[in-house]
Parts: sequence; structure tokens; C-alpha cells
Amino acid sequence: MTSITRKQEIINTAALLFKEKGFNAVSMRDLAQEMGIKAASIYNHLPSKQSILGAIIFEVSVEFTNHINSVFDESRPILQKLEAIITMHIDLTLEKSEFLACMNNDWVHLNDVDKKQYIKMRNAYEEKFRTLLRQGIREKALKPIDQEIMLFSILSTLRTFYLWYAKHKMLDFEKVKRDLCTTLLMGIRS
Amino acid sequence: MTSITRKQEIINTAALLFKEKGFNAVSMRDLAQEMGIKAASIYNHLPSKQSILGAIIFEVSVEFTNHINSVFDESRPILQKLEAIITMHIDLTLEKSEFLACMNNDWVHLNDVDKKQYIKMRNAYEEKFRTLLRQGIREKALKPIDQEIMLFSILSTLRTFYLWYAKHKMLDFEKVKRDLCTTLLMGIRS
DNA sequence: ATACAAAACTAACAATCGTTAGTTTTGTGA
DNA sequence: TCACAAAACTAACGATTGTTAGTTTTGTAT
Repeated sequence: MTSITRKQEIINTAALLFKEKGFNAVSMRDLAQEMGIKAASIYNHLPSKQSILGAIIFEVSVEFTNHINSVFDESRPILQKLEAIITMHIDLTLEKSEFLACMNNDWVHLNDVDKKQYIKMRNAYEEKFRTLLRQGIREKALKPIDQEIMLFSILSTLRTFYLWYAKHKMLDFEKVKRDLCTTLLMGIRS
Repeated sequence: MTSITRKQEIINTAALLFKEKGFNAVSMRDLAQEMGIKAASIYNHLPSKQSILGAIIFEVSVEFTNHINSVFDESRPILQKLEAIITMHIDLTLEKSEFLACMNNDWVHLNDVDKKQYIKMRNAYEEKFRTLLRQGIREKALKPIDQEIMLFSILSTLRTFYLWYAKHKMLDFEKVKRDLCTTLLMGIRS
């Protein structure tokens, strides 16, 4: 089915533009021009501008949700679980940095239904993370620092990692992974 | 001079709206309505929409620059300097979270001249921070981790702290300050 | 070659945008 | 009370926005 491919092409291009200028600063004509077509043609593939944003954001947020859920259910030491989540975050960043950027910056512009759904997923994600931290403290694998601050500190670093990645274009990718894991976890492990 | 006051009122209101919806999603008519006047009246006080954004962003970015410069020149132990900078970041966040949010999210929409100026200031700020970290490592006050990752991790946490603050509306403000200092520095101090 | 669907096009719409010009109201100091 | 500046107003502009309707081109399977 070429239709799916073409639709996905538009979504990918949109993600690229949205990342650079933000959702509202990119017009359908901008997007069309980047695709080499006219604005009206886009509507053969997607019903609205907001639906493009929705497609972008849910493509990654679903991945995040699925991954943390599967890690959560494994039976491994807490620290290894946290490492797995951090690593996944980094991998996803490298793989789909434009999608990540859109999710972080433009989720506000989702339509009401999508926005509610997105916030729900984000809260669920954070709650799983919090539970892991709490468990880690209980098991004495982590220092007894305020969990909210731990959580916030780790998440904000991971969420904006795509900005840093854009600047430093990866010399040794595996080393960065290790270093970031160390930096984020060293402060809290006991 | 009431003019300055009125102008500042508009800027403050704009910062509030920009924070919530983003620069491009707030029209001059939205801003005017929030002020209880008509859009055209704004132009008695400010020359353009972009100039409002500039006023917002430079109001805080100048503060950041001045503060890190003065801390930089003091003669104190590195760790105390870092603590002072982190504390300043937090104070500014609490005091002017809307301005901070604008700076983080909407600097892309500055006009060319302002944007260049802003990026220059931001780079200078980061460079001072980097220098402090390097010095800390040399003096063995900090662990010899990759400085760029240290820097990125600390800055991204501080820069998005306003988001966290909005959610948790400060029970014990001094405690949060201490906890965040601990979390950010504990991982890197030797 | 024919048929059909996918994907592009042209043309236009109503709404909204930032901004300007010119005018009126409001407040203040002499 | 008069003069003047500050700050509001009305009305409108040209440009751009997301989107629709209807039409034509392109590609593919029979």
C-alpha cells in the first residue's frame, strides 16, 4: 500500500519542520512545499493539520509507554531496570529526535481529545517511574532523597537530551550512553 | 512615568499568555483582551509583537548573565560557586517563571538581530559554567566525568524546573533548594 | 487498451493575523 | 480653565491561515 508510505512521508516531514519552527509557525503551505506538492494535496492523505501533530506525538508516546511497561514487569534488580529505561530513552532520542521534540514542545496544540489522552499516558509513564524509584529506596538500592526531585531531575535531562544530541553529533555513541547513565544514577544510588 | 509601568504591564501579561500557549498561538487581540483594551492600543506602548518577546527574553537572560559573571569572579570554593548558581536559577524560576518559560520555548521566534544576541549570551553563559566545571575537576573537587554531560544534565534540569514548580507549588521552598542542590551536585562531587 | 484508484492539481472561501492612520477620551500640571 | 501628552478608540489594509470543492493527472492491475 503506497498510501501508508506517502502518509508517513508527510508525517515525517512535518515532524522535521515542527521541530525547527514549532507547530504554529509551520503552515500547510510550508509543509506542502517541503514535500514538493500543493497544500490541498495533503488532505488526500490526512484530515487536518492537528491530526498530523497527533500522529507524530502518539507514534513516540506509545513507544515510551510500551517500553516502560515491559521493563516494569521484568524481574531484574531496580538499578538495571532504571538503566534499561534510560538507555531506551537515549535510543529513541537518536532514532526519532524530531518526533521527541514535537512531543515535548507542541503537545499543547493537540485537540482536546488527543491532549487528554496524551496527558494520561504521560502521567502513567511518570507514575511507573516513580514507583520504581520508591521501590529502589525501600530496597536500599537508592539513597533516600525526595523522589519527586529525583524523578524530575532524571526526566528533564532525558526529555531534553535531543537538544544536546543535535549539538554534539555523537562521536562515541556507546560512551555517551554509559556516561549519562552514570551521571544520572551515580547521584542517587547508595 | 506611568508609560513605563503600562508598558511593563503589557509585557508581563504577554509573558503569562506566551507561557501558556506559545508565542505564535497568542494574537495581539488575545493580549489586548487580557489587558482590557483593543489590539491597536498596544502599539502606543510597544512597536511590534516581536519586540514584546524580545523584552521578555532579555529581561531574564540579562539577569542570568550578570549573576553568573559576578559569581564567577568571586573567590570561593568551586562547590560553593556552583551552589550559588543553582540557587540563583531556582530563585529566578520562582520569581519569574513565565519569563523563563518564554525564554526556553520561544527564543526561536525572536527577530534575527535579537536571536543572534540571545544565542551569544546563552553561549557565554554555558562557557562560564563549563569553565567552572573544568576547574572543579582539575582541583579534584569534582569527579572526572565528561564535562559536557555534566553541564547538559545540570542545565536541562535547571531550565525546566519551572515546569516542575508549576505542578508542586512549593510546600517547603528552602528544602527544595537544598534537595535540588544535593541531587545535582552529589552525583559529580568527589 | 480499459478501468479504477491514488494523488496531484486549480481556485476559492471565510477567518484571522499584525499593523497603520487618524480620531477621541482621559488624566495631569500650570 | 486651558493646554498637552498619554492612552485609549474605530476602521481598515494586505497578507496569510486552514480547509473545501471540483477537476485532472499518474500509476497499476486486468
